[in-house]
Amino acid sequence: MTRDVFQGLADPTRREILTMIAHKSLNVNSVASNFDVSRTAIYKHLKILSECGLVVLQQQGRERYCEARPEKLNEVSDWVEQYRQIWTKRFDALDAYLMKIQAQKKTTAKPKKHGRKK
Amino acid sequence: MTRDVFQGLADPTRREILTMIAHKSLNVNSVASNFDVSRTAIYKHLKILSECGLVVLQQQGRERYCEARPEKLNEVSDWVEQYRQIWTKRFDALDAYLMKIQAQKKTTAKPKKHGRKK
DNA sequence: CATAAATGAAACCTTTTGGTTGCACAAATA
DNA sequence: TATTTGTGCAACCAAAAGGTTTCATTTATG
Repeated sequence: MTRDVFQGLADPTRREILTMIAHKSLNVNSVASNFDVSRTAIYKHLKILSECGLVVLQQQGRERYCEARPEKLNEVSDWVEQYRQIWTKRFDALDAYLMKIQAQKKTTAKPKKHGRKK
Repeated sequence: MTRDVFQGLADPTRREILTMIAHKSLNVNSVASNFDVSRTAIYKHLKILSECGLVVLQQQGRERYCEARPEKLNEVSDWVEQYRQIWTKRFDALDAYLMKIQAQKKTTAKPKKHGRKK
């Protein structure tokens, strides 16, 4: 199953897990021991994180090491960045509009009160 | 009620709404008309978005305009950025370790096969 | 070998999500 | 004034999320 990276980040426990294993890959039990919910609950979070590509689980003997995949976060920062561009363009358009108005004010004869442009 | 901005972004419909109103503020009905779910469903999404500060709803006559608040996205990019720093430092530490090993190799006498240091 | 450790997964439960329909109400309009 | 329009909100519902306990399985280890 594949899953949305935004959804993966939605849960605070999952974000904490990511921070934790960013420092150093840990096996499932080690990750779980840092939280006060059950190992199974943490395992489910890890599964979700791996389903959205933020984590890979590497078998090593009887343990499985959880390794962070921060490249996946690019999808998030890309979205935010693209969003900012839309937002910025919006103001560029407004600026352009205001400039145009300014230009018109200068080149147009000052109309009388109640005057009407052709 | 206040809400987590990551949770606000978790739903794809909500991200679409944000993109939509980034271009131009729209009233609730206009937003809803762009989706094929009910107006009430969109209203709920808008409520969630406003609860996490990504949107403000401005009353104007009988309409309510939905205005994007992209500053709130800083919380997201900040988190991602901070995360990348942790990740990067991790490799810096590894680099430092490898450099140290390299240095030791150079200064230590080449041991015999099966030889033991110290 | 017997046992402990690490994990995956099933079964189950409660709360949250995302959706619906229906109704009330204020603002605009014919 | 009567009616339409835009909206908020309650009640309800199904599915997903997040958690638990329990059990099976594989790998290390005394």
